[in-house]
Amino acid sequence: MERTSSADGGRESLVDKAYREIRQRILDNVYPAGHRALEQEYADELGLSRTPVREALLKLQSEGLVEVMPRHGARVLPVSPDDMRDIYEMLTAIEPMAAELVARKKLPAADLKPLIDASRDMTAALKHDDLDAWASADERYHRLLIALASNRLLAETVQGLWDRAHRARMVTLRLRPRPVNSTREHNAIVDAIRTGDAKEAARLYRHHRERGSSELLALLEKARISSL
Amino acid sequence: MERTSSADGGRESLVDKAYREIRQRILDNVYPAGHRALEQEYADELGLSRTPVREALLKLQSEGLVEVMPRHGARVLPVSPDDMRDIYEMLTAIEPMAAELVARKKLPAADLKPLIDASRDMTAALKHDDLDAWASADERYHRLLIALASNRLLAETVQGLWDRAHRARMVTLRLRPRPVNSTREHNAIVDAIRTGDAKEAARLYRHHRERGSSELLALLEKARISSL
DNA sequence: GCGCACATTAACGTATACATTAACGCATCT
DNA sequence: AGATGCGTTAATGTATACGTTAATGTGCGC
Repeated sequence: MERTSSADGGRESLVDKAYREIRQRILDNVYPAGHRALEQEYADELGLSRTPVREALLKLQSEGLVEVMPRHGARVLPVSPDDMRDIYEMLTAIEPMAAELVARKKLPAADLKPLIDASRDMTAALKHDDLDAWASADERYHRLLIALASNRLLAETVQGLWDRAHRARMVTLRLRPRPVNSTREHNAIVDAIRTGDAKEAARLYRHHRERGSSELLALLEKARISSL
Repeated sequence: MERTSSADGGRESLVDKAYREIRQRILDNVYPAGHRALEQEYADELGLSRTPVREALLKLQSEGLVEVMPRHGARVLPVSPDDMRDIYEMLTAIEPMAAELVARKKLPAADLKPLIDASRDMTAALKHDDLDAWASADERYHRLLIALASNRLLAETVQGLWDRAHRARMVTLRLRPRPVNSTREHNAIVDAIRTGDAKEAARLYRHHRERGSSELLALLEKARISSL
């Protein structure tokens, strides 16, 4: 048991380290779908003992990113189109509710500023054909909106769903036509929130999700992608 | 390490045993809200070592039933009215979506039979003033409906939410007027599903949840219940 | 009496040891 | 060849050992 070495005040347990590290590698496709390794192998790669690695893997399993298969190691879960459908059904249910809750709060304009900024960044990214920046701003927009709903449970659930879908989004990002509609829809949602029209905000968000969902699923099908 | 003793074929790990046992004690209020104990104390009570108990507690924490507070043991999380609001906001978003998905599937009547049976059982339980039986049939109705949506993610999420709200429901069950509307609403939902009217099924379910939610929250407030 | 430096303790986080048992290879049998 | 049984191996599940450190108590200066 060693200190993380140098000067740090950030108390991070080795479990946290293992969790953060493995999760990141999964999201970045360093450990691609289907990647399999034994507890000891992950431990060796991270320079830890099995104990914290095991706890991290269990947590990742509870979040749906890996599956621990006794005696066969822990496997990065592939995400099939069916899985994506399930995930988007959940997001289609939850995110509009978040928009609705935010709209009901009649927040001062200043609180909505970051949302508007994120939208602007998306537009700018599109202009420069920078899809990564676009995706990043898109993610920020949604995360900000979710946070404004003041429901930690909801925020955590949505974040977990986004994590699961992350790799698929990254792939389809470059297979699809430039996402010009998304930005406009985002702005419309902010407008509905600003005017406190909760039902409209929910309706627009739902429409946004349903369109995004069907486009994504159609792409996966067309590209004959059976799992990611 | 000992075999669970006598003859069993049921492969249950000690982690599973600890998880199942502690969860049940929380739901049954054997470990009431705020109950606190050290890892070693739970281990002693269950006759296990710290390792499986610790893993079980982490799982329960990820489900929102306990909080592990380093050096202060693991505490059964009280559920405040605010928490209940969060939980019901989630259920209000997700369950109507489930009803909608089921309705779209135009299932044969036989598949809806268990739902109708559960409704009938609720009515019967009310006649006999058996609130426990009513609650149990109610829970069965909702679980059946959720299962029919064929979305494992959704089913698991809802189940987790029900778990968190379980104790509060048990308490308010006896503080509130007899739930005569619920049964009628359940039947209406089944009717909408049967006729394949997805939007109507969602609308009715949402209304059902919103009414239940506001009744529950009002009760908690009136009874000055700050946590359960 | 009150507050702070320091010693003590005990709970946890992590590492390691160990028993169990599924998976695998190999020899045998059909 | 293919199936079956058996011994071996290795990955896990669990227990235990151990270092760290937050919490608590103690004594001293005021």
